[in-house]
Amino acid sequence: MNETKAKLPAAGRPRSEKSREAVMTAAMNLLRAKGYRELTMEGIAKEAGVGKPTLYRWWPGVPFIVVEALKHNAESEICAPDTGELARDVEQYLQSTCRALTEGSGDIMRSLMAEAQFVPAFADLFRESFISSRRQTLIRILERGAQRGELAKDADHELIADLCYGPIWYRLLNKHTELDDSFVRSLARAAVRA
Amino acid sequence: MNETKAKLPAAGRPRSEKSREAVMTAAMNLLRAKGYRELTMEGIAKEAGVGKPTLYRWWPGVPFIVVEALKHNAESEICAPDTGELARDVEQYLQSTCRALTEGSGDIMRSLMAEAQFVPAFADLFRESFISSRRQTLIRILERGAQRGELAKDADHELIADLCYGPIWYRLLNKHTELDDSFVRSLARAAVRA
Amino acid sequence: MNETKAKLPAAGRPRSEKSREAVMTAAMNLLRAKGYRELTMEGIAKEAGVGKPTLYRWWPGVPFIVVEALKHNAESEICAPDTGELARDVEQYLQSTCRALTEGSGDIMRSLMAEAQFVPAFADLFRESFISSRRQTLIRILERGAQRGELAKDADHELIADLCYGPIWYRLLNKHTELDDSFVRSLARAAVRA
Amino acid sequence: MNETKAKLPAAGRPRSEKSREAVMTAAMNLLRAKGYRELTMEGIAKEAGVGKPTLYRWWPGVPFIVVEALKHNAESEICAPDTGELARDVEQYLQSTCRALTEGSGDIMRSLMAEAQFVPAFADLFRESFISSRRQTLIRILERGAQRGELAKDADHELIADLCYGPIWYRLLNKHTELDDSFVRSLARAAVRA
DNA sequence: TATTAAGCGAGACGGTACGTCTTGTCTTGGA
DNA sequence: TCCAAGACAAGACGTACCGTCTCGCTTAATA
Repeated sequence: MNETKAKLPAAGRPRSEKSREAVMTAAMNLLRAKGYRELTMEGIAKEAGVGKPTLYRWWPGVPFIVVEALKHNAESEICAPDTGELARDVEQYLQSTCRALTEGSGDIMRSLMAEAQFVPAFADLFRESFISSRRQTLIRILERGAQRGELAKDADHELIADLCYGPIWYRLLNKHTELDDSFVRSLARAAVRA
Repeated sequence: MNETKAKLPAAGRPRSEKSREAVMTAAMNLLRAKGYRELTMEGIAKEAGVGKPTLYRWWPGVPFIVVEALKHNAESEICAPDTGELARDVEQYLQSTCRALTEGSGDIMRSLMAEAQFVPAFADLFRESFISSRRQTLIRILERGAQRGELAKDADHELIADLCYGPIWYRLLNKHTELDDSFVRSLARAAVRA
Repeated sequence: MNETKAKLPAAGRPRSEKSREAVMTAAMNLLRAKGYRELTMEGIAKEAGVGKPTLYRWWPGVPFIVVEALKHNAESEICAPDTGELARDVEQYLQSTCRALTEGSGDIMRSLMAEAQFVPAFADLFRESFISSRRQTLIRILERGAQRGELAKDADHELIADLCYGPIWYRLLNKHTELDDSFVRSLARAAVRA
Repeated sequence: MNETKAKLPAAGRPRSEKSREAVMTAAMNLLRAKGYRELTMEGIAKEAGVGKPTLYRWWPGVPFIVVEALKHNAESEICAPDTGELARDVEQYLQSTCRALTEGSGDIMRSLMAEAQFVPAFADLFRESFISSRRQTLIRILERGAQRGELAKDADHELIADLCYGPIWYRLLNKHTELDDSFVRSLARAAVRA
């Protein structure tokens, strides 16, 4: 009655964890050294000391590897604050999101968002991995605020989430203005007021 | 005192207008037939019956050709409404922007925005051609409203523009929700209130 | 004093006869269906429902399997005629050899001869399996004729064998002329006269 | 009415003679250094400092390059002797042929003959380049002898050519005996007598 | 009867070469 | 001087096999 056994006959040599790790490491190293645009399946394979077919066996392309590598490297999730005051919660959460983007992985995120426009299969993964989860967290913050009566009863939480993340991504992608603290503060205030 | 003439002694054969037109046409045809991702310098050259060096002489790459082709094909600019009421002006303007994106060139715009993330030189052209001009128009609408006293004196017009365009692009790129009329209405209201 | 027993303690599972048969069958099927060039260890393993290591355990490569499969499938050897007249014996024997090549396994033989040029270890097996044995048979025919006085005492049987088989293989490999009956007749006559 | 002009508009950049030479040289170097089996399109491209597409544009595969390289390198043709005596002419010609095979390009020839069995398109080139031309020369020798009455009037020159070259190739490919002088002498005598 | 060592299928692994594709530069001759 | 045509070096693409390896499961002779 072992379901795992039934589902996975585990025939054949098991996947090499060493190779997987080597690929993750190689991808991150190359990403830092050369940037996303220079990443190639061939380059990752060579850097990782891994055969190309092994790469293609487990990942359909470069961005899929990058997403997994990012998850693999992410020590901790950005956690949702809970100060008891909606505006402050939102501002703090957006603030930490923006800091992560400006100080760290902003360029990679821009590249992945761009790639998602070209590879529909990757668009799903990207949305699931980086967009939806953060929206969910923000929406949970909003719901907490709504329960406390800090938000109109008919407020559209989805819309508010778009009002928060939209301008951030818009600035990140267009680089017409910086993602500084005062911007985030205004943004959070405007979004909550809506 | 023709400066152009002074700089270019106009020696030799002048640029072939026929070739330029052929490239524009070929680019638009291929764009419609195969989509942005399939566009290549090679393909455009062949379709246009033009040599590759001619392409590279006049454009640095595919997206530059596409931008010029789009401008070349655009019959009319989206003009700023002036109803005398700020909220209505903003809503109408965003509405027509969104319609253009959903009904027509949305996919191309997504692709160009993506390309801009990879090619910095193109990012400038893209921002100049499609982002800044529309922001300017929107900001002019806002200024008219401010003069009429419909907006707080210390309102940050740049921020409001981001609040308008951010969520639109965010939805366009992520495709998590549609860009329908009711969304635009709520968006316009929220932005003006901010 | 069983040497085999001494060397191999015969511990463990004995070789699976079923697998061996499956490989032989698979090899012959693929050979007929796709031709020698398309034969791969991978393909044979899959067709036979056998693991690749099993293949490599018992055979060093594709041509070795093919030779064994051919032997396995060969119903009967071409037997040496004994009419009492040398010229007739030689002609009959060469005739049946050529028929076997033109009607049946000619293409496979060409392929194996070619493979033998690339894989020295296989060259030995090929010579032993298909070249030497037939030469021996022919030489035995010649010796019988010599004993009857139909051949000069100092005739070089090895040379005569080369004179017989050389042109046959030469035509088989180059395909510049057919291996028809009249050719074989002239060939046999010329060889015996030498 | 320039036919050449009509057929070849000579549009575009002409073929680079430098690249062609580099490929020929690289192929010969690798052939000498590693042997035919190790020759790859990739290796030749790298050694020659030439792009792979350039190779594929001009040659369908490795053996085609090798044939051209061999022709390119061949200083002088083996010329037909004309001593006035058929048997001596034949023996001398076969002798020089065998010397060329044993001392020089024997292994390459074996490999090319083998390759010809696998690649039909190459079989034609190989036959045309190395088999037919030498047969023609031999047959011309035979015809001269026939005119002098040294050969029966009904002698089949094609058959005699096969009797000469067949055993040589047979020994070359099977390596069961050496291609020494005495063998060639006996061979020439037997062939002429036939 | 229990042990145990080899054979087995499956299939992942590091490699290598394949033949194709696109890029951006170059080199022609004709306009 | 510009144009079309197209060859060029470079190098990534995704695939096919190679021969080796690591699994967990038979299987039959031996202890």
